[in-house]
Amino acid sequence: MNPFRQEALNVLSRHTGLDPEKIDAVLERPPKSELGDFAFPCFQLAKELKKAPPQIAEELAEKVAGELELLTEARALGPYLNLFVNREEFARSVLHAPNALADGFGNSSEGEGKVIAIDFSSPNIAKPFHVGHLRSTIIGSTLYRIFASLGYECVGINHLGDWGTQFGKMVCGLKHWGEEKDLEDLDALNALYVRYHEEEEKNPELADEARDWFRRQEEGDPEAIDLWKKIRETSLDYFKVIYERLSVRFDHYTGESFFNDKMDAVVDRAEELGLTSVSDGAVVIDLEPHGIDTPALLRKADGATLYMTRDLAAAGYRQKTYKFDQLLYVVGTAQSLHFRQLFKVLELMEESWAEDCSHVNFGLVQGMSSRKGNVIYLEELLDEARNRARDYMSANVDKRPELEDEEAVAEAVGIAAIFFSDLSKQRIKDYNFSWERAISFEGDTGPYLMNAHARIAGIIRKCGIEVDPEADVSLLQEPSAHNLVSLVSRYTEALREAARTYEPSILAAYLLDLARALHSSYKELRVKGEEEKLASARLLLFAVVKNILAGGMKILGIRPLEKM
RNA sequence: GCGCCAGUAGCUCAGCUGGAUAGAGCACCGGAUUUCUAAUCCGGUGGUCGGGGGUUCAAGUCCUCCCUGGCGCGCCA
Repeated sequence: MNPFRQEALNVLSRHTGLDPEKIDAVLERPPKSELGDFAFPCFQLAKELKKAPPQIAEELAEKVAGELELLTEARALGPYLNLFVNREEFARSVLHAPNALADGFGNSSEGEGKVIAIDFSSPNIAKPFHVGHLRSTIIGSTLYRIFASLGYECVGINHLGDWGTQFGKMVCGLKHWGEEKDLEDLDALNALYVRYHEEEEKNPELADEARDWFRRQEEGDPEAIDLWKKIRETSLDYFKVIYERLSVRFDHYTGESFFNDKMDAVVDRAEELGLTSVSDGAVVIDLEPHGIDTPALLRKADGATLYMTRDLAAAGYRQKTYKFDQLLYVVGTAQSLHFRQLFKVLELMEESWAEDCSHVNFGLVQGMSSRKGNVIYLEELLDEARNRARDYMSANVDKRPELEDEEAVAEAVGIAAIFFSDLSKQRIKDYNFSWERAISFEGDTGPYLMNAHARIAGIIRKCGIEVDPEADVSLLQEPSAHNLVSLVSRYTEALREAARTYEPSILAAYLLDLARALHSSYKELRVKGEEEKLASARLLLFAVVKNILAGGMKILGIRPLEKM
């Protein structure tokens, strides 16, 4: 805890008789920075003391006044006692931190020794990556970076949907209407898949044929396996191009197929524990006694395994292999039931770590039709974003610096807009996709953050002096400067809260606040042409803000550019 | 029908474990650039926090009922 807050707790504890822990729980931040740095609500004391809260606040203010060191003032404001930090000391403690200008300032090591495994993105092989697949990728990769910044060892897992009856359908389609070279063409494969479904409507017997292909695949039939391998390869090559463009990386591509030989053991174990029963020929686990109406299916009547079986095998494998402290499944909320079942079954199978698994769910993205009326493919969205960014840049060309690589900037701005529009909302909310919202450059957007960063870069480049890490920051007297310092000091808290709740939007909102504070103070806190010591103090403040912005933006998947 | 989730300004969203006059962005209106990026800033219009009841000194936040919307509900993933 920072020493300023600590002093507030101590002083208040002394005069109220309450434990510092108790005060810590109620001590809040005033809604506006003019109202001070800490606020102590006096309502609860009112009962015990039988006095009105404002009177208690008044009395506390008087008692506390003589005992402040790092705090400079205690002021009663209605029922609150508000405390103000000594701004000079505060600025020094924040801006003169040894690593204030270093990479990773504000990161922490609190997660050291702990492993967080994150299952995210996990697209289905042989299907194009459309905008609906994007959320898991964006949220999952961001959580990965959030936890990593807090010192956790992260394991990013792409649990590819590379096994299942959809392959039977695909192969069935290929056999009827496709040819050899289609195996290397994802568009062709997708068309075959679509065609299969159309034909199946007319001719339901195709479903049996498809099921049979998948069964052969599960039995290791050489032809079925060979076809599957080629399809998988083609899809994976395509996914990797996309991940590259999004700067998303995985530690493991252990898809569903990886667990083929590990599933019998899971079913056997469930049977040994007496959890299973046979219902209409299928092996199921009844979960009704545990408050879940729908049973978990481990084996179909034809003996084939299911999603649940593979997820059970995968969870066990992950625990054994990565020894995770937490396992996060970044998967849409539509699959909530599946994960409730999964976690309950793990518990019934006496896996002590079942409680370490969480479904990090997110809302549905709706209305993702392109202008042509089809689903929007991710490339289409990324290209459109880049094009709009480029148009924006050329329309405002006189206001911007010369860029070495216009295309790269346009691409970065486009991706920032897309990532941020997703990350700035709470995960749980559904939303209707709209081009305008997904690709917007003004206001609360990714490019707004980038702009704040680039503006500071401009100051550093042009102000004529060098950043001095030891600048006399006691000269930073303006409220707007103090506000910035205060925000900087809260970065780690934002990271921590985002991690605790698996909610990247908390970091996004924080960065927006910081960027807004920067933009608002920009005119007031001039550097260039000011008296040297003052200029130097402001420059250091901006440099540290830039450092925090850059770190936070990278976590959100946004490139902090020096010029844009 | 049952279950889970959501409902805050015209639109998109914030609102920490209940606490100060419910805040941003977009849109709209009016201003700001000889000076470090106007992808910006400053000001204005705009709110029965879905509805009723309850708990509390205090409810957008907790409980309950209802309304609306989304998703899910055994051999798909």
